[in-house]
Parts: sequence; C-alpha cells; structure tokens
Amino acid sequence: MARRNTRELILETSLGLFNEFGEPNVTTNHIADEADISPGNLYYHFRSKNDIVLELFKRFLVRFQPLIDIPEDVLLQPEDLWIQLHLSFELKSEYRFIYRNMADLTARVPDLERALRGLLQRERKAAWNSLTGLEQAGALQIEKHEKQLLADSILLNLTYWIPFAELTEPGRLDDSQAQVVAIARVLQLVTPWLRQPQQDQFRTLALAYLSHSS
Amino acid sequence: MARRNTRELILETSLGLFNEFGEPNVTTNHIADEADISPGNLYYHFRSKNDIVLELFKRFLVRFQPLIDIPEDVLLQPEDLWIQLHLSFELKSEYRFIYRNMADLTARVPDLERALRGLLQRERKAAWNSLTGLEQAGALQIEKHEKQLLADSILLNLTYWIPFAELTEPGRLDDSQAQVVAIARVLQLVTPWLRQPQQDQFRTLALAYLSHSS
DNA sequence: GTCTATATCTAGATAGAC
DNA sequence: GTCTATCTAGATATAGAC
Repeated sequence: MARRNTRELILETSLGLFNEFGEPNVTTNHIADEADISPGNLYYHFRSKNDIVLELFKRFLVRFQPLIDIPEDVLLQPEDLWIQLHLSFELKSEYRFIYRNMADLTARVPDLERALRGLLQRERKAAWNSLTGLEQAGALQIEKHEKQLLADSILLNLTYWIPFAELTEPGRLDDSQAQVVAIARVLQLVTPWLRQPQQDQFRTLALAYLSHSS
Repeated sequence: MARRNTRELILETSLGLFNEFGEPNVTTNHIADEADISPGNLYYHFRSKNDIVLELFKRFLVRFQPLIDIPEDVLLQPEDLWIQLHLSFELKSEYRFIYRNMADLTARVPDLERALRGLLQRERKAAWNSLTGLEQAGALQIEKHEKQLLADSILLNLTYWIPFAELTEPGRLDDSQAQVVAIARVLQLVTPWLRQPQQDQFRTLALAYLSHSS
C-alpha cells in the first residue's frame, strides 16, 4: 500500500469510521486497523484521539465558514436559499459525525465546545441575515420578534436534520434523499411568510422539486 | 440515612446525575458515591448500568404515552396546543438526559433504539392528528403534503429543543425559560397556517405569553 | 441488603527496536 | 516513519464476608 501522507490517511479513515459508527464507538485501534497501520504509528502522527477530532472539525470549519458569510445588506430572492442550503447540507453530510453527537463531543472535548458554540452563533446570524435579505428584496414580510423565532427554527433544523433523519428513517433514506426532505422542511418554514406573488411561485417550485426527487 | 427503597434511591440519583452530566459521563461508581451506597450494593439492585437506563426510560414512557394519545377525530382549538405542549415539555425536561444523547444511547443500548424509534413514530402521528384536529375544528387550512412537512418540523422541535437550548443558551436560560421559548417556536410553526380570525387572535395571545415570561 | 476488595476488560497512550 | 509490545487508567461487574 504505497500511500501518500499517512497523516491524511488517518484523517480520512477516521472521518469515514466516525460517520459510520459514531465517534465514541470508534477506537484508535479500529482506525489503525482500517488504515492498515499500527496503533503506534497513529500516535506518531497524532498526540491523541481528540486531536484527530479537532483537526477534522477545523477542516469542516474552514469549508463551512464561507457558506455562512451572509452580509447584512444582501438582497435575496427565495430561490437563492436553495443553493445556499444545498451547499451547506452537502458539507454537513460529509462531516455528519459532528452532528450526531454534539452533546457528547462538546462534553468530552472542551475546545470543541467553544468552537461549536461560536459556529452556531454565526450560523444563527446567517439565518437572520438571510431573512433580512428577503425582506430587503421585498419578498418577505415579518415582524421582528417573529423573525427571531423563525431564524431559530431554521437554525434548529440546520443543526439536527442529520440525527433526525437517522432516527426517523433508518436506512430507508440515503443521504441525498434525507437532504432533500430536510431542505424542503427548511424552505417550508419560510414559505408562509413570503409576500404574494413570490409565495405561490415558490410553493410551486418547491413542490416540483420534492416530487421530482422522491 | 434511613432511606426507603434503595432501588428507588439509585434510580433517582442516576436520573439526577444523568441529567446534569450526561449519561456517558456518569459511572456506576459516581452513582453509588452520590447515593451513599457501595458499588456492590448498586449491582445487587441492578444487573448493569444499562438496566438503570432502561428502567428510567420505561418510566418516562409510561408517563409520556398518555400525553401523545391524540385521537384521530379530535376537535382542537389553537389554544389547546398550549397545555399539551406544556405537559410534554415538562416531562421531557425531567428526563432530559434521554434527549441529550439519543444517537449515543441508541447505539449502545439496542433495546432503547427500538423503543425510541417507536416512540418517535407515535409522536409523529400525534402531531399529525393534532393538525387534523385543528382542521376539523375549522381553524387550520393546509394541503396534505405541506401538512406532513409541518408535522415533521414540529416533531423535530419536540425532539431537539433540549440540546438546542443547552447549546445556544448555555446557563443563560433556566429550564422553564428554555421551555417557554421552545413552546413559542412550535406554536409559531403552526400560526401562519391558521385561518382568520384565529390566526391574529392566537398571535396576540402568543406574544403576550412570551413577553410575560421573559 | 450491604459492604470491601478485587477481577476483568477495554481504550487511550507510550517505549524502544528497527 | 513504522512496528511490536506494553503500560496505565478507568469503568463495569463479581466474590465473598458480614
């Protein structure tokens, strides 16, 4: 097995196993076995299992951050939400172990707790700014206190659609189908607050999208 | 410490520790220490730690089941959702360790996995029946496929409001405040689909409730 | 029923040869 | 850089006296 960088191999293998079995159920020995290296070698490249987790999370963050960089003064059409959600859901799917066990992970890895909280706050702001963008484009009408509740409902969906899909539709949905349903759910949260005619246009679009995918 | 039933003491102590620190972070020794009994004594009353978890879950189920027994032909007014949500949120709060680590718990306790999936399915049905109840009372107007999405959005909120609150508002919200916000979020999911005049009436009520509590 | 002492097992992590 | 062998810690669970 002439492999490139062993460090990279360890990270890839870990990510795959974490996603499949959940991080707490994957030992460093499992990782070494799966990567066809010795446990000692693994610890030559990483000081601890937590370091592997943190490095994976760091890489997730680097790719995720640009996706939630929504400026305050953006103008958004309802359709713009689509691509935005698709990109972020795709990425979260790739690192889904993070979203399966957040309570546990943060309890055991204090550095991760701060990072995750910060991420959530920025994502919350992104949801808020997206709604503002719809307002500024004249597509959305909503009162301020309802806007914050709605933003949080969206954030809750963005944060927990993965474990929710695994719990409610075990095996029956592959990743992309679970994503489609979750995206539809988020879009539906926004739909009834849209003005006409955007609301009906968007609803028609969403329905076509959902039935096409299922 | 002249205590009543030791078995009950173990269960109470476990529940408290599980809720505070998360079940995976609580060892049988911690439980024994906190209950002022020996580890050996704990294992006289329970064959394993999983048995403690399962017994606690069983008790949760017994109290929860009646709360989600919504008949198919019920007639519901929007205000009826309130008490229903309050009761179930209160109970979930009492057993919140279950909702903090569902992915982990189900992975490590297979019996729990089946039970939890079943519970989720029944709760999903309850959400659906509640929406149907609003329709049959003439308060709600929604198309069928949107109704299922909405029911799932509600279910997702019912399932993850606890970890979400812990993650986004660490320490800043005590239990009852987190509950109020979560309930408001669920009610807001339904509000825009209500007919007039119920929609405006309900919105006014909800606003008063939220501002009174914060 | 309850205790103390201990067995067992597993996971993370290290030492030292190659 | 990589290996084999091993240490250590901590958690579940048991044995046997009281």
